[in-house]
Formats: sequence, C-alpha cells, structure tokens
Amino acid sequence: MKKRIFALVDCNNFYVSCEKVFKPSLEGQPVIVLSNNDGCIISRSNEAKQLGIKMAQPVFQCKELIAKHNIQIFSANFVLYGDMSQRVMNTLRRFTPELEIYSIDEAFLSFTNFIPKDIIRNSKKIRDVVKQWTGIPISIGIGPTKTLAKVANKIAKKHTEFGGVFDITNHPRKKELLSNLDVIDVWGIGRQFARFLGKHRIKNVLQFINADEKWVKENMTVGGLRTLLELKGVPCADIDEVHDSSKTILSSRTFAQSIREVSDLKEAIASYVSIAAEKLRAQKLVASMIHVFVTTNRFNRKNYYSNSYYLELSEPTAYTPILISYASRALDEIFKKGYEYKRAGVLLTGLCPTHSVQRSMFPGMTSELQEKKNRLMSFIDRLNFRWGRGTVKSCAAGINKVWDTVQSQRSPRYTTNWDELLTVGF
DNA sequence: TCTGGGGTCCTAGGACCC
DNA sequence: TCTGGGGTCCTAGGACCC
Repeated sequence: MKKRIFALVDCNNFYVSCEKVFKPSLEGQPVIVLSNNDGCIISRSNEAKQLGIKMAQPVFQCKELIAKHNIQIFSANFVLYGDMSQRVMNTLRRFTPELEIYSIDEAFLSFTNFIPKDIIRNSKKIRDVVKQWTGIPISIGIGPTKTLAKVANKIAKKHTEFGGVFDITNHPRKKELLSNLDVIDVWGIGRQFARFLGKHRIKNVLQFINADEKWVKENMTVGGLRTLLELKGVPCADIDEVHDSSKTILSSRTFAQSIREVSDLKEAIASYVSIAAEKLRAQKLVASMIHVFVTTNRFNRKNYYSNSYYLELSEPTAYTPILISYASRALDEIFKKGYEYKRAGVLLTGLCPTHSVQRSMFPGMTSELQEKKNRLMSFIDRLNFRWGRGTVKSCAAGINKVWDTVQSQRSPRYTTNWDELLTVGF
C-alpha cells in the first residue's frame, strides 16, 4: 500500500446541525434530536452535551432537565439528513476524488497530492467551504492511518484551540494528547474491550499502544491487532472508494404501542418487507433468503419472548408481493398468542445482483410475466420517491396501523418536499 | 407509562463429507 | 465392544461501527 495521508471529516452534532441550518434561532441553545417513537436522544448540540445529556439516553430519563433548560426537541427527520449528507459529500468531492463515505456524517479523504505543510491550510479551507455551502460545521482529523485520523478528529473536537482541524502526524504534543485520551475513544474499541483493557491497567491510548501485540491478538482477535498496528502508524486499511453493495438489508421498528394480534403483526411485517424490498431494488439486488423476527419489550424480562425464522426463496427475487407471502409464512412459524409484541423486523440476506440470478429449474413464471412485475415495481418505486414513501403500497401493509411509529416533533422536509419548502418573510 | 435502527466482521461450533 | 481425522460450509452470536 502506498504511503498516504488520511483525513477523517466528521460533521459536528450532525442531525442537530441540520435542524439549525433551517432554524438559525437555535444557535447557542440546547437542542436534541430523537430516535423513532421519540424514544432515545440520538444527537445533541454542544449546549445539550454540557447539560449532561448522554448519547442514546432515553428521553423520559431527562424530562426534568429538558423542562428546566427549555431544551429544543426534534423528532428525527432522516429524509432531510440524508439529503444534507449528500450535499456535504458532494462538496468534499470537489477537493479530492479519493473519498470514502463512511457513514451519513463521516468521510475519509486521502491527501496523496498535497504538500505536507499545506495540509492544515487546505483542511481549514475545506472546513470553511463546507460550512459556507451547506451550513454544516465539520471537524477534520489527519494522520498516517485511518485509525489515527479518527483519533486526531476526536482531539480536534475536544481541544477547541486547534480550530476544528488537527494533524497528529509528528505533532509535538502527540504523547501527551494520547495519554489523555481514553481507550474507549478509539475506533474499534468498544465497551467490552475497554472494560477488559481496564482490568489490565490499560486505560489510555498511549498505554494501549505500548501493549504486547501477541497478547492483544489473543484477547481481542485480529480486529484488535489491526487497531493496535494502525495506532502505531502501520496502515492496515486503505480508502474504500467504491462502496460494495449491501450484504444484508434490514427493516425493523419498535411499535408505539405493543400489539397482541397476529393480523396486526402481519401488517407491520408486510410494511417492513416493502421498505426492505425497495432498498433492494434501489441497489439492483435480489434476495435469496428472508428472515423475520419478533420480540416483546426487551426491558421487561417478565413474559419475555423473542424468536426468528427464515425461509429460503424458491428463486431469488425483489418482488414485494412474493417477499410478503414468504414473510407471512415465516411469521406463522414463530407467532405465539398471549404476548405483548413490541418490535418486529425483516432481514433480507443472500443478496446478489439482479442480472446474475440463475433461473430455477422450474421457473414459476414466464420471462414476459417477470418483465411485467419488474416494471410494476419500478413504477411504484418512482411514485413513492416522488410523492413520499407509502404513497403506493401493498394492501397487506394495512391502513389502520395500530403498530405505527410516532414522530411528534418532526421538522419539515425542507429540501426534498415541495410542500415543505422553507418560506422566507420580508 | 416512556428505552432506535441499520449495518459489518470475526469466531466457535455443528453438520456434513470423504 | 470397538468407534479417526481433516477439511469445508454454514449459522448463531458477540464484538464493533454510526
């Protein structure tokens, strides 16, 4: 692998920042964004963080704090965030073609063509342009490996004196900064490993870097070793420009209210199948297996039930009605009466490109009929894209939807829905 | 009362085969 | 009654990520 300089661009408090773009009066205020069903806090403004609100914390646990400090609340608006994300990524792409979109709010960039001393200057330029064009503030961490770029990004966020851009390569304060960073802040070290390391008196990143490689591999497998090597400056991963197509597609929800009836569960499952199948077709894939799972409230171990079942399709497909019928059969296998179901989902696996599908020995339909079904699906997908998900849907997905999620505080879809454009008064 | 959703990778262990 | 060993494939589950 040729020597590279990696940069990790991360949008600050991304979902909250998206809301702020369209409501500048939120600046300086504590703001939070909630997950589906307004259950957990999934994004916080700096002001909200300072009040002690934790990531993924259930909202009901901070009701008092919210009231006391008049914290502004938004239900998640993923259509808006997805669109804003694309704008940020498109802006970044203007600076380098070597870009890996890592998540909705993060991207790795490679700076092979930059002169080292210009890197900080150029990074600050990127930061300014993204802010100016999209309204989203970002931080940039730079290092000789992806893991170190991630670490540098943490430091850029933590130490405001660096102005949102930090290059850890040969930095005079490197050791000091690493010894002040907890191992849990390293990409690849989660709660379990951090606890394990803590038991062995390894608490900060510098201590981990000095750990024995063999011991790390034995106890944290190859992933842990890779993390260690990357922290030492040995690149183990390169920029992944072409995103592989999905290996699995999941659609699942927690219900606003628990449900008892198999008919309601079937509606919910049919609706999740529709969502998953749409994603499948968008990637020009077909699925060969469908998994269905149901569970009661996971926080209530009394009368708890959780189960899953999967079926192999007679022929890989992305055709919603067929997938719904399989899912319905799978549900029949695991549904038990007398439980309060709180969550269900559908997982599509064995994915392969549509064009590579081998026809089964006894094809259930002629290719002409197949073509008709394909056209129907792509027509429905276009309608739903244009007018919003659920405009056209299978009857099986239900009308009443007692199981539907709740989003009481969603902001308008400013950028993707004509009826919800931002209006400006003069 | 109230606790998200969508992914990937790795490993252990069972099934199966020769 | 005795009852191998090695390879591969698959799945479930646990770790991680955002």
